Amino acid sequence: MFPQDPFSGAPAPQPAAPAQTAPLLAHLNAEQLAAVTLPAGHALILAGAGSGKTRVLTTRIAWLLQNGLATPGGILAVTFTNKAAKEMVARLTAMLPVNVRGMWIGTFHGLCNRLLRAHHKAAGLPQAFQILDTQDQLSAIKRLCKQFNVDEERFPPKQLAYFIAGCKEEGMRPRDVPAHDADSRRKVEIYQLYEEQCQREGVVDFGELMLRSYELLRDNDPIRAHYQRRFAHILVDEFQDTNKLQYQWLKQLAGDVVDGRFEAHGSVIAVGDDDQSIYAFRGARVGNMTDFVREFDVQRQIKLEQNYRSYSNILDSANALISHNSRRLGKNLRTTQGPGEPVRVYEAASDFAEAQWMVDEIRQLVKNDGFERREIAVLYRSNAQSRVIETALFNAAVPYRVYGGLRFFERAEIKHALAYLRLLENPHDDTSFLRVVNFPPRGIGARTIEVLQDAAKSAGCSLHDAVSAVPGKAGANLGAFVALVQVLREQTQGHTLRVIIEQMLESSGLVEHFRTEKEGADRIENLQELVNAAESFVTQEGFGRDAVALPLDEQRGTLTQSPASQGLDPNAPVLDTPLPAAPGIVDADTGETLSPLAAFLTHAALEAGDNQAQAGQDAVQLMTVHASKGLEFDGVFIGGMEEGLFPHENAMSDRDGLEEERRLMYVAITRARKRLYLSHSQTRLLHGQTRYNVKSRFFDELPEEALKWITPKQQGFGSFAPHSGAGGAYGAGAGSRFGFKAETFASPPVPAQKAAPSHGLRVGIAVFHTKFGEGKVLALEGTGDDARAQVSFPRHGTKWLALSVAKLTVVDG
DNA sequence: ATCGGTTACCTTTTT
DNA sequence: GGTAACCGAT
Repeated sequence: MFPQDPFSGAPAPQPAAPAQTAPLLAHLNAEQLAAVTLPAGHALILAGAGSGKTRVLTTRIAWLLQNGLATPGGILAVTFTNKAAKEMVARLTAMLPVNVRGMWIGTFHGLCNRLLRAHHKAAGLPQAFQILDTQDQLSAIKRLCKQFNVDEERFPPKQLAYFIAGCKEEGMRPRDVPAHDADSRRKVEIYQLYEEQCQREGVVDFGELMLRSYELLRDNDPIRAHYQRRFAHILVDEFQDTNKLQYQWLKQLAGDVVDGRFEAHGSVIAVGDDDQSIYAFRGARVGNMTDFVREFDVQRQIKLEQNYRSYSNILDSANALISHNSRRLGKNLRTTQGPGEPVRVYEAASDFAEAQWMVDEIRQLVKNDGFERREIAVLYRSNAQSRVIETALFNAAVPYRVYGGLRFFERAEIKHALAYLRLLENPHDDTSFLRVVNFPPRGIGARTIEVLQDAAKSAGCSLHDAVSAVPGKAGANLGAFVALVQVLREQTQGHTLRVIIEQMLESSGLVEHFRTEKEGADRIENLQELVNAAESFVTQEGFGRDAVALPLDEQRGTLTQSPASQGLDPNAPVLDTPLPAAPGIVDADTGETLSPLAAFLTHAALEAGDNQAQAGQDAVQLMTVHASKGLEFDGVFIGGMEEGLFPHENAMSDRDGLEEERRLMYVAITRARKRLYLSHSQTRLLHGQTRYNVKSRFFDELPEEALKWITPKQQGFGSFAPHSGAGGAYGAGAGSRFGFKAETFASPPVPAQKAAPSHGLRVGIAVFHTKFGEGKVLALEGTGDDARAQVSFPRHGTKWLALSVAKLTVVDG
């Protein structure tokens, strides 16, 4: 498809790059330059830790755009984490005055969400489908098990959830799963029932998001053809972490199988590092890298081995460690920086002492060596390890921030609030219904629920619809609950997100309930933060950005011929309307968008709240090693370097498990720029029990000459004498919400937008829509391309429409 | 039948 | 330390 460059390794000679390109390409080394200026075609870039991978990716995009080799609409860049996606957008914006909105840059799940919203009909979903997180999925499965009398001893719901997620990651529907014995047949049966339940309730889990959009592309020729033509340039970050399904998904976007041979249309650039593959436990296949080279007939591979991050003592340690792994693609990082400080290793008597040592070192780094606190990270293998360190930091009054653990949108009270909101959108969401039908308590107990579930099952309807079938006082209580939601829905019709949430908090009785609870103050505070979260979602990046649609001529992206509509499938009206460039939450057919509420709920499910990233305070960063991937810090502490913890005992069932643990350690080490500290403890309090651990085998795999062992002081650590009684009596009780609590969503409310509306609509006037007919405007939000209107249609109900896509005309009257 | 207090189990990592 | 399942008191 693209002319092949006869030189395979050399950077493509560019026809007299424009002068303005120079600063873009300045300061790139030869390897990086070659990667950025690759000619069209597929390529694999092996990018070692700290080799400027993100820089190469973003510069590549900027370079393509600047030289007219691509339009924004023709670019698809996919990552694994929201953090990485945001980082890319931020860097691109800084590089180029380009409209980033035209590009599809996001996580796999985020982009799948877009696809499914835009083509929800073809995908067989309601537009406002809700997304189940892992918790929701588990409770849905538990409910199913009760419903169908599944023996939960023999089939633990957790295991079933794992099984179902695993099947989906492999791209398997129930009928595709091989089942030879009675047990696995039963599991497949449950999988099938689970799918039916989700479909009935209009919800999808994370795996379904991927699988459904893969099938959408696979089975719908016009849609696939459209996106294949549109995305001439596909860039994949962290390719080593893709699972089987994600790879197949990429193949659908990139090309077709012709005569048993895969032929790709566009240009796919995969960036990855096999040494940093740490997600095999959730289905990631490093083998995708070699498959990619074979199936895409990759002609160019570039290794980025120059490390710009760390001093050589740190880098040598990383290289030495990872060399103990077999089956590597082979790659060695080098640096031109000097050796730097040795890697310091500390052996503590207890986890308390270990934490105290960390605090002391951190204070010295800040005081004597001029380190910023935000440039210091404490990494650990599992979240449970964070508490001791938090306590030590807290007692020493060192500001810190914890990433991971309980995330904002996963807190119980927030999930309750979200459940009410979801019921406003979709009364048939049984998971949400059950979560709050008796919370706060309103006289609806287990017995009543049982009757209701039986009624719903025999009528084949949702719990909501079965309420009227329950007789007596119990039925009346249920009716009151349904009425409450119904009234709330009517009351909030046409109101802003903020008002909707505040109303909900009041009339649901949630706030009232927590007011009377002892520990309720924190929860109420969190609920208040939910309002802030919604506020910043509406005004900042969130809803506005995703909902935007570009002007028509830009929408076509790189399409040179008319879109796939002609002559392919007369029954596919989907593509008659040109697709918006970023139909995040816009129906490709009607221009209908999600309500701000539904969009916010999607946001809550897809981004469990790591939004707290750029809060101002200079604080030490605490996180798991997994969470640290892609980040870097001047100083890094890795604690709990003990057998059973790191490497973790649960991961050691096979050889692959140990190698993954080693890669995890490799990732941890390579986070550090200047200083690296390792520590282990002889004893550790875990689940209230003292465990005696030996130091990690990884110490034996590090180069002795790069290490410096520190002997503990003989002094006791008075303030850290273990308390008597069960482990963590030191929390400050009621006030234990630490003073340095992340100001997650405490951003000041942004003043309401005052820009003059350009669409000429007003609340109350009548409008005409080509598909829905005449309707009345209930509410307006946003300006310019973001403008959207809530319109009530007599036939089709109340809908939110993106004004830049939906064809609305004002009806005289 | 429901509520509120108790216990048991958790915990490897995450979109 | 936190949550869900369990159990006795109302």
